[in-house]
Amino acid sequence: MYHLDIEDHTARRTSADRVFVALQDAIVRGELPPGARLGETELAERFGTSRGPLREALRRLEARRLVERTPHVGVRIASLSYASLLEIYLVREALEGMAARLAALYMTGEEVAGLKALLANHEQDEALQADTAYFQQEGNLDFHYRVIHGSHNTALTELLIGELYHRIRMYRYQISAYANRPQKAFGEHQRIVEAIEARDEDLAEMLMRRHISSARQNIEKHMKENP
Amino acid sequence: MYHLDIEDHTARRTSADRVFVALQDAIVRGELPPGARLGETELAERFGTSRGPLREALRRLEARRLVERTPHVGVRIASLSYASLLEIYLVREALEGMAARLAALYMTGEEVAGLKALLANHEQDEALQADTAYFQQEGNLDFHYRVIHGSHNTALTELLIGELYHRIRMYRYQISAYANRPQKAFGEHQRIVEAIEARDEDLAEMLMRRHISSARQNIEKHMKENP
DNA sequence: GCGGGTCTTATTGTCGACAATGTGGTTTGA
DNA sequence: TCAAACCACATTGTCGACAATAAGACCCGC
Repeated sequence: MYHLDIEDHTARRTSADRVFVALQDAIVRGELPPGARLGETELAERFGTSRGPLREALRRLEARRLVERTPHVGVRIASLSYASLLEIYLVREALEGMAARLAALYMTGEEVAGLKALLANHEQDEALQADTAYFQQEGNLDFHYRVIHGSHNTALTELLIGELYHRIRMYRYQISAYANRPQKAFGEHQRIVEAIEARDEDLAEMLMRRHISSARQNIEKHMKENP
Repeated sequence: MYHLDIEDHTARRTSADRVFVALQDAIVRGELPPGARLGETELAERFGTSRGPLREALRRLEARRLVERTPHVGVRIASLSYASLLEIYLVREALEGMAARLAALYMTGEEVAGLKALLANHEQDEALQADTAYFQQEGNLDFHYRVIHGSHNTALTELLIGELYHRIRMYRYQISAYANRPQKAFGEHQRIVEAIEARDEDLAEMLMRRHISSARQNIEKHMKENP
């Protein structure tokens, strides 16, 4: 699995940093469900630290909008509404379209090879496994992360991975944007890679925008069926 | 002046929140120059609080990438390299182009009227004042903020205003992206508003992208002249 | 029985002190 | 004279206790 975060895991981490990473992971993995209240004392005990570092970690999660805080009351896991999710997908369409364009322009041959290898791997898995939901979802993330990194634009990468994707991942089990169309999404991935390999930046951007737009429409359909 | 921040100033603010806003303002206004070291004890005394709330504020600033922290050493005001600034402008081009498109689609008549009034105001000021640098820059921000809000997309607004603009504003006095072309930029603003008023979303996006692209190229030119 | 008000209590906000770590200067040896 | 090791200092990281605030329970009056 490609590295799923941009945090620096090598440096001597402080207690607040450990708690931040652990809490973010717990939230994104769904272990702590949206709307759940987070007591400071309870969390401090759970992570084996005091309330000081814990509060610093909560402030950072608040800045990433993974938790919502009301003064003198406490923090809750942020709950993403359908409307907010669709907004994020619109932004994703613009940003990842740009990322695909830049990837077609600046990705190294090595990176392209890795991307192709990833898709080949997915093809194998898909042929083997009937229940592809989870792996497909993780593999889907891996694909997108590689394209984003391939843009070689740090600001863009930090915005997409550091801001938007954490929020989206919170809901991957609920929404499962690709659940209804795994093989379709896989085909789209292949065409995007072909465009990147051909250094066709216009096509790469267009295909990526369509790809994400399809996922968004899938969510909208899902939204109409389930209130 | 249109509100320049998305923070909630009405709620009963806690000490850490006050420090966060004050520090962010001091950084963005250039009072604390990039690269300057921030001693916790000194800052705590300056803002009349203890180190606890101050550290929470620093964590939030760290998440916004306004300060850089190295464990057991301290925090410094983030220094934006020219390369990073150009990256941000590329992202701005994509995001604000999208914002202009959405503004053309969803801005209310009232908002459009406010935007036109703002431009009329700028025209007056520009005719009166020879030294338009500061006001033009502030007015320029006001214009862009209005268009962004006009998109009625919260995720997009928070990304642009909450993440990118603070970093850009840190450097407005140094780079003065519009210094060499105030009247040109003003004309571009007018055409963008015209496109929005005509509900021509394609044109609005294109003009906004060109507008920001021009600013970026101006910075690049400035970069080549000044090492 | 129900609405309003009060009080208790649990939780958050804040503070000062102590421990741990990095930095810079000093000293000592080659 | 220079380099490396050592040491003292300042600064950050962490902790526990106290104060302030809001939520909920309880009581009283209607």
